[in-house]
Amino acid sequence: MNIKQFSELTQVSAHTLRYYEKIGLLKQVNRTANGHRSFTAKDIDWVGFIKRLKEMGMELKKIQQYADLREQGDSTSEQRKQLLEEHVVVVENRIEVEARNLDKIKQKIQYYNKIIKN
Amino acid sequence: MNIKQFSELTQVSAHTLRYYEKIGLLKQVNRTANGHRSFTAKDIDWVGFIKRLKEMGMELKKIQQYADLREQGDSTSEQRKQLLEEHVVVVENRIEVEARNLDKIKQKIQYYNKIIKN
DNA sequence: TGTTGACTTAGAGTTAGCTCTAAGTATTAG
DNA sequence: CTAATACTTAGAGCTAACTCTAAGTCAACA
Repeated sequence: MNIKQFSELTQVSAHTLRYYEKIGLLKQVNRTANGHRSFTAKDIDWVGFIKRLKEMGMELKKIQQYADLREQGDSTSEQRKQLLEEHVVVVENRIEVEARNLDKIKQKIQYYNKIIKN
Repeated sequence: MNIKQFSELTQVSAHTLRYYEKIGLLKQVNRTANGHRSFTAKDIDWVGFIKRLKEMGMELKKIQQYADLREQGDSTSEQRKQLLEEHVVVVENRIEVEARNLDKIKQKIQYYNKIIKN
């Protein structure tokens, strides 16, 4: 499958796919005789996986670490789990901050309700 | 008060203060005879206000809109309130996304717990 | 007098994650 | 045969919100 088809299938632009390869997120992508990238079913899974981690708000650098661990095989399961557990803390902290922000804005809105009434 | 003192007081770097002035967040900053900025007590309140909005996760562009409205006086209270209410929606959506992310990661951790045990 | 230090400006650099451009090659359709 | 299209690469550009640099002015101190 060429980059255009793969791009449509994964909903990731060809530009971004090349970028992911450049920064080492996509490794050992097959090439045809003329040097064009040739993607496989495995690559679909892999990009799907990257997308899921991204959706979780994980940075590409962290995803790369994860990718490296995964490449090393089953022996790194524990490390990958730890990486995810670190990310839980990140997301939990973010939620806390957002909740506080929400409170603050609502207080400010209350203030406006008061001064607008009077 | 010169920029250094003001910077220390507000905990905003001199660089950033100049930047805020450039993008129109800080308006009509007084100058001394030699062209140096001279900040007042009002400016302290104003920067405090900007910081609070920033802490709420509001973008500088939105804060600028808010600033413009505030400059126009009390007649814009309703519009400012609306601006904040829009931001409530933004923050609520963010919290929802983060909560879903948290769920997803925890599921993935559960998966690792299973495969590591066996 | 000279040097230290604070200030000024315009504009470049940084980070993340793309997004796009330019210049070139190769394949395919009419 | 030629025009359109898809691909390749290196590298520039984008956005947000700074952050820093260079080059210069000016006042105070030893």
